[in-house]
Parts: sequence; C-alpha cells; structure tokens
Amino acid sequence: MDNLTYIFKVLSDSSRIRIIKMLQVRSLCVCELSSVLELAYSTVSKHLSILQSAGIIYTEKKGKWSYYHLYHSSDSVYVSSLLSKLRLWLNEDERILSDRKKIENNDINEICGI
Amino acid sequence: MDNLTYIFKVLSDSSRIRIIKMLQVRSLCVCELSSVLELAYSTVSKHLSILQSAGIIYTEKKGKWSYYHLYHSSDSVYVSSLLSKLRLWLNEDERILSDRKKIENNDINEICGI
DNA sequence: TTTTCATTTCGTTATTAAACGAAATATAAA
DNA sequence: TTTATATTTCGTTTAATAACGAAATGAAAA
Repeated sequence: MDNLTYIFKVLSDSSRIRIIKMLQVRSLCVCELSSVLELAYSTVSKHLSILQSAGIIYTEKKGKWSYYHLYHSSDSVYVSSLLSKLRLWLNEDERILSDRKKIENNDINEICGI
Repeated sequence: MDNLTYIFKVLSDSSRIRIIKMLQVRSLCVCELSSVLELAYSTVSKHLSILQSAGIIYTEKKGKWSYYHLYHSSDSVYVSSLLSKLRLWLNEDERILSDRKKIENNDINEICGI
C-alpha cells in the first residue's frame, strides 16, 4: 500500500506533472525544463530525481547534456496504469499547452548555453 | 491541472487509502474507523473531511452516528477513474485485508459506545 | 592539463500537513 | 429540559517538502 501512496505523492506536485506532460512530447534536458518551469536548476533536478526514484523517468547522457526520458513500460502496475491515464489527461489544459508550445518552438541551443 | 494534483494529494496518504478500502466493503462511522486505524477521532474526522471535499465520500446521519459512504459515481473524471482503479488495487494487501477483517468481525456496538 | 559548463548535492528557510488533546457542537436518550 | 455521547473544530507541535543559492561533481572542449 505504501508503494501506491508513494506514487500518488510523487504525482501530487504540479511541477512534476508538467515535467511528465512535457516528456510525453520529447525527451528534454534540465536546462530546457528549468527554462519552461521558471524554477532553479537545483529545484528541477530534485524533481527529476524524485520522478526517477519512482521509476517514471530515466536519464541518458548525450554530449554535454543529460536527457530525461519517460519510461514506456514499468514493472509497477501502479506506475504503468497511472502513466497511461496521464497520456489521456490534461492534453487540453492551458498550462500544459503553453509549456508544450515553448518546447516545440525553441530548440535547446536557444534555451541552454549559447 | 491543479484539480488533478489535488486529487493525487488526497490519495497520497495511507490512512485515507485505508479508509477508502474499508468503505468499499460497507459504510462506516467515525468511531469504527478510529478503532481500526488506531488514530484519534479528531484525526480521522479531518481525513474524512478531506475525502469529502474531494468528492470521494459523503456523510449520512442515521441515529446516533454519521455514516460515511463512498460515492459510486463522480462528476470528476479523475475521481471516478482513480476510484475505479482503487477497486481493483490493494485487495490482496496485508494491511487492507487485516483492516477489512476487523470491520467484518465486529459490529458497531462492540467497537463504539456500549 | 586546464577551463568550461550542465547538473547534482548541500544547507537553509518557509510552507504544508498530520497528529493530538481539549473545547465546542449537535443530536439522541432519559 | 437535562444528560450523554458521536463528531467536529481549534490550537499546538512535529515532521515532511518545495524552493533557493552556493558549492561540489563530472564530463566535454580548448
């Protein structure tokens, strides 16, 4: 049971939900996410480590950046079931649409570094 | 979106999940829930008011007691979808089975009042 | 090797939430 | 009406969490 309440707690933060909804579009690095969320790198990094511990995302080093990806499948029935609900939910949400527009219109070089 | 994260927050507490899983069996009063959860009345009452605000349960006065019921349907797609998942989940969980055994074996008069 | 820079970790602060007991409320029984 | 009792509200304490900036880490570029 603690397993399930833990997943609910992980999903009960709006920044983490925004991250998940952005990662549904494509994988992103910390600086892109920080730019959209308007939160400090350290704060975003903490959210990402929480999502990673819950088995929702994973990291992949590529050049200078760490790219974060959504898992497509999960050992946990709770995670896979809730992630599949999250695919359907919030797609018309104003905040989510605005976040997604930002990551579609800009590329990493404009947002991060030079 | 805040709507959804709010529901996840409501469901991210193990006492509230235990309450929901007990109410799936039958409606219960505060004193029965307190007895099983081993929490103060005031604490259980707070949990119940949180579940009620989220549109998950409702109260019905009957004699001396207030009985709490699970809603069978909800206006919120999040609530109805998550409650239907919760019907399927945790039915073999040790803690949930033990809670349910307690409410099946005892009746309100043994637990509450004389 | 040294520098650069993306990211993480650490330490701190502020907010939120869970728990309790005591007091208040409200309703049924006497 | 008075008493009893089930429940809620209030005030307080403790624990958990989100946020930040600064310092540390680690890998790529110079």
